[in-house]
Amino acid sequence: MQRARCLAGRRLNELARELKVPVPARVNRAKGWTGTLLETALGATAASLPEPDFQAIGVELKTVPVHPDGRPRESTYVCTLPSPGGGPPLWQHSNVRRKLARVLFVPVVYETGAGFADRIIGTPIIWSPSAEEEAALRADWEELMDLACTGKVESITAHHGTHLQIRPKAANSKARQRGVGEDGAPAQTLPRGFYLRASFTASIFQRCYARAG
DNA sequence: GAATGATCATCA
DNA sequence: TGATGATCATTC
Repeated sequence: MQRARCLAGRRLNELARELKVPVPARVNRAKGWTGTLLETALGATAASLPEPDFQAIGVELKTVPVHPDGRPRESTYVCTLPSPGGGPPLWQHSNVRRKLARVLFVPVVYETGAGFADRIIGTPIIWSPSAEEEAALRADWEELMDLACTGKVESITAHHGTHLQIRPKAANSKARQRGVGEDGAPAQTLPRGFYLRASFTASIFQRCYARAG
C-alpha cells in the first residue's frame, strides 16, 4: 500500500520512462499495457499464472480506468468461466472467490480520448468483500454457474447477474474451448469470463473514499 | 492454444 | 453516454 500510494498522482508515461518500459504509440493496441506497467511498478510476481498477483500476501492487483469524477469507465475482468467436470460447482472452491478475497484496486484517471501522457494514477484501495458483498457475489455466481453447467451457457448474456456477469473472453468470436452444450453434453463453446460490473466497483470506491475522506 | 493483462467498437 | 459483445498484445 505504501508503494501504491507513492504512485498516486503520477502520469503513466513518466512512470514508464522511469521503469524503462516503452510507451505504445497507439493506446488502442495496448489494452493490457497499463496493468502490466503497474505490476512492474509494484513488483507483482505471478504474471500469466492463475494465482494472485502478489503470491506471498494473497493480493490480486486490478487497475481500473476511471472518469475524472471517480466512476469506473469499464467492468473489471475476474477470471475465466471454468471448464466442466468434477461434480457440482461450489462457491467455496471457485476462482471468483479466490481472486476477490483480497484486491488492490489502482484507479487510472483520464478523460475520453486521452493518451498515456494524460492518464494519472489515483489513490489505491485495498478491498475484501464484506459479508453482504460476498453473499451477493455468491448468489450471482451460483445462478450463472447453474446456467453454464446445465446446457444453457449459450443463453447467458451480460444482462444476467446483479454484480457479477459473464461475457466473452477470447481472441475473437470464433474461438472455441471445451464446454457444455445445449443438451448438457460436452461441446465446443466460446470462451467466457466473469466480470465485475462497473456499478459494483463504483460502490466499493465510493465507500472506501468516503471513509478515507 | 491458453493463459495473463484489459479496452475497443458498436448500438441502443 | 453507457453497457454489451468483440477484440488486442504478450507470454509460455
